[in-house]
Amino acid sequence: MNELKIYNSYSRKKETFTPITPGHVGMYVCGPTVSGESHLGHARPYITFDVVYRYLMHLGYKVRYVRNITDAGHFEEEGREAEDKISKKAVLEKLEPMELVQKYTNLYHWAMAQFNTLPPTIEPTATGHIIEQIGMIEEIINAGFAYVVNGSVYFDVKKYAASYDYGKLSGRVLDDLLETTRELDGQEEKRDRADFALWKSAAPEHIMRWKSPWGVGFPGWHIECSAMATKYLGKQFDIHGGGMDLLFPHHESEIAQSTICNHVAPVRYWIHNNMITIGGKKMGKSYNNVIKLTELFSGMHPLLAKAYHPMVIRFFILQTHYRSTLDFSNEALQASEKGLKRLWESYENLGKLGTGSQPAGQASMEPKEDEELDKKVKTLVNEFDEFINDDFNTAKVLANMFELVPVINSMKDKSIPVAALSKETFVLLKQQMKIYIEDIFGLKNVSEADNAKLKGVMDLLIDIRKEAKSKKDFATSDKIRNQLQGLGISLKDEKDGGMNWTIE
RNA sequence: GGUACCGUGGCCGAGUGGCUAGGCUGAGGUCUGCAAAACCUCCUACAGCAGUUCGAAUCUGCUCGGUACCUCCA
Repeated sequence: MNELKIYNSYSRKKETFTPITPGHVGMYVCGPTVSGESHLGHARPYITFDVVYRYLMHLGYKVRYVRNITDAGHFEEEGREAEDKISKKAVLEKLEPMELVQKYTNLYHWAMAQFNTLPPTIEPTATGHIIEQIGMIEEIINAGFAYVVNGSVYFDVKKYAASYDYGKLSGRVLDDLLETTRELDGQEEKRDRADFALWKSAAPEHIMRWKSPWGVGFPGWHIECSAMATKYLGKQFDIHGGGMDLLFPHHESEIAQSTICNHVAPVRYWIHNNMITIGGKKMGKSYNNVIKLTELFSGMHPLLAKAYHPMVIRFFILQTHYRSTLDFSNEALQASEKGLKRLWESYENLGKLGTGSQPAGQASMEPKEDEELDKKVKTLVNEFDEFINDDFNTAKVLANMFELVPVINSMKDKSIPVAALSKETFVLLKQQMKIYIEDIFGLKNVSEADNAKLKGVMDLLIDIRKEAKSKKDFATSDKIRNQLQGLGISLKDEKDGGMNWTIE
């Protein structure tokens, strides 16, 4: 049996996955900051970890998947007058912070549903866990690894590094961090520049504020994940995921905080997805090159040649290994669009094929099995498991599927008899294609053709066209096809005289 | 400046000592009343230089180019 291997950012190696509690998996993924609209870059981790989640469930694990909503906001720049991102924008838009947060949370949930990602089992909010965060900070202070200055609390990195390996996850050297030449306001509050905030005292104009033992303020950025992961997954859990850009300082700090509170390293397997780039540059707010998801789905953006269906985006992301950068371009997306269409149509063709047995009257035809083809198909299908077990290599699984497409389409066209495959292989093919395409990859049909009335009308038009064709009345048959094409419906003749249609 | 990573055919992207991804595009063909689709065939690449090896896109060194993180970031 193949076992699942995961590239662990912490050890920088592929490791065999073994859960802490047999049969169960605890997984935490850093969720969005809902102070603005999600963009294409955000789609990557959520789709990547959706596949991880789906695959773990497919393997039979009971998975607790925790993905937070960061709604407490963070200061724009550490040390500067607490300029909470959310409160700042709330003033501009004349909205209640809670209203703003709700708006973007709803939009995010909507986009996730478009992508057909499964909801996490727990989706905790930072504002809903202020008490847990304060509790954790108190523990860190009591343990002697944090200090209070003017109502703010900072984590003492140098002290931590004396006994623990700070920087291991991100490959950082503490001495380098201490020497960073960057000047930051309010830096003088910290003992060392590598220290990070656990709690920040809030300036009077700051809207989001909570009482704490150190005065009115708000939590530091890293503590929410530590607090919520500990609460719902325990002191040590299996998988923590997020974008590579969170490696430092976010995840590094998370490890430090949790280790002090829980006396154990929090995470067994750290998984980090790479970035989506555009023209080779990371897509991100700071680069001003983001394409929002609503823009992507509607095509309303100067960089977009057209609108792209959420499933096309999902497929596009799955065609690359999650640890490689993925470069956005209209060309690349359109290539994915066509590829997905081809794969999906072939998959539907497969669904319509009967089992390998021959029709009764043709027994004399002696259906002969093509051993070579049978073996090829069996190998290609069996490799699905092998490839996904190799650090979730969805790109290779898809490549194999595309090698199966001509075989399936030929069976449909009857240029290869279905009986060329052994019944066993045919059943395996059908079953695994379904499991991988729908259950694990979470792909769905792009066209919205599931409408009984439309289907009835189409059947009628097809009937008329067939009649016209049989009378060689091509003017009528072409008229039907051309006018449908004008409406975005393509009608295709099939070899056996049947007709097939798809909505563009 | 520090630390990583990357450079694959027209484009996107797997792979990582010998076999050869895959998608899109392009060319030719089969099929078809015509289309479209489908099917078949072709286009054989790994930044450059040097080295290790029987053999390197894959290992080592250097050069060039690019990116990310070090600050909010998925």
